[in-house]
Amino acid sequence: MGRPPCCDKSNVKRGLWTPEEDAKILAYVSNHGIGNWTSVPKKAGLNRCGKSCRLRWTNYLRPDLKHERFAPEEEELIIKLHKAIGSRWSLIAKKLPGRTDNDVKNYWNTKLRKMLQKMGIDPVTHKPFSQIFSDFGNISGISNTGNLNKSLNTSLMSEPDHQFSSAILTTPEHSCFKKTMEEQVQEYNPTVTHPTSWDFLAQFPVHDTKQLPLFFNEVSSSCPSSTPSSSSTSTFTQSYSCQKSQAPLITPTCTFTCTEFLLSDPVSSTEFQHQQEQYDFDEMFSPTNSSTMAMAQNDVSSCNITSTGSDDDWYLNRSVGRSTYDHGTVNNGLEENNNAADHAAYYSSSASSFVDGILDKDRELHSQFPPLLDPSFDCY
DNA sequence: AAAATCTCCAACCGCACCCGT
DNA sequence: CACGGGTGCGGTTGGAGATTT
Repeated sequence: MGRPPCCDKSNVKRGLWTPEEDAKILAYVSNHGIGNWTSVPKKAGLNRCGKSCRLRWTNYLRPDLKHERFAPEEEELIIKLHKAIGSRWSLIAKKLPGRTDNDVKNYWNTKLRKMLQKMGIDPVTHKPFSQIFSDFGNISGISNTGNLNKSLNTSLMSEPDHQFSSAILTTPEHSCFKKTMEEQVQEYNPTVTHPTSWDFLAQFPVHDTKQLPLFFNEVSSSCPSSTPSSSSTSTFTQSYSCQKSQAPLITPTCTFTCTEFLLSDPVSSTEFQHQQEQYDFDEMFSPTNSSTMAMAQNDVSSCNITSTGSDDDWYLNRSVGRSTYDHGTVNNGLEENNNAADHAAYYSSSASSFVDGILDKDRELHSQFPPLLDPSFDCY
């Protein structure tokens, strides 16, 4: 089933490239240029998959690539762009001359994401953890937060990494970095004490089990390498999935992340206030982007959460189709509600605020990233 | 000094899109 | 329109080197 492999994996060399192999690629490209990578290994005398050759060239051998450390300005730009468009590494890389999407992705995963977490910023939503805690408390009815595990203090309450660009720290929009996470949480929700890690959330009583999987989906996406946590004490077992094939008749047409849906109040009229963080740039700035329905996506929404819990163990599994993460739909939050009429009324009532939100975000991004709005900006 | 652990990043994987046939 | 090959993309892995115990 599915697509056959591009080459016989058992007969091609894999792993690190040798200088000799690099030289062959360079020689081939200098003589023939780029094109039809499938035939490159044979023509260049390499026992490699064509795809591997292309990757080696685009990520490492291209003469226009930088190989030095990221500059503070680059760090700042990555963070800003990630905040605006999410993990569209190729798009972000296009704004960083000499950097590849792989470079940017690796730098984000190994450095910037951790920096933000240490500073109390959720790297997915770019919101202070405190705000998320507060919002989560609001929607789940969390009141008993006194049992937060102090042992978790180390993960997020540690000293800020002072290698982090001072330019970023002094950017007004990141001024929240100057506060510890504890301060932030106290500010947003005085009832919360010693918030330290996402893990601690698993200790909370679950008042609305329909919302829990969505929350953990986003947590999982914040921490891609989520592994069983021995410090958690969750006591739930729940499986959640939402796929296009299972979607209700009402096709959701707004695009925002699961977190943003979750963090909003699903029954109020303000649910779209936080949803515009991760729109597609191309859609965001398309001529039709002001139309609510222009946000409609055909992408498969396929989130799969599996939480198995004992007193000392939980794990999360997230399986998301390529575009799904960026186009998370409200299906995610309403999967178990099969009342199509409710859905229709729900979306109808929120349409105006949704449009307003889009327009507001549009203006915000216009002022924040004018260069990206230039016609020459190549989204795809 | 050795072992264990961590960090970083090159490379791989699989899926989706594009485009020619 | 359907199909298939080539390419782009984002998520994940493996292992070398660095750091800590």
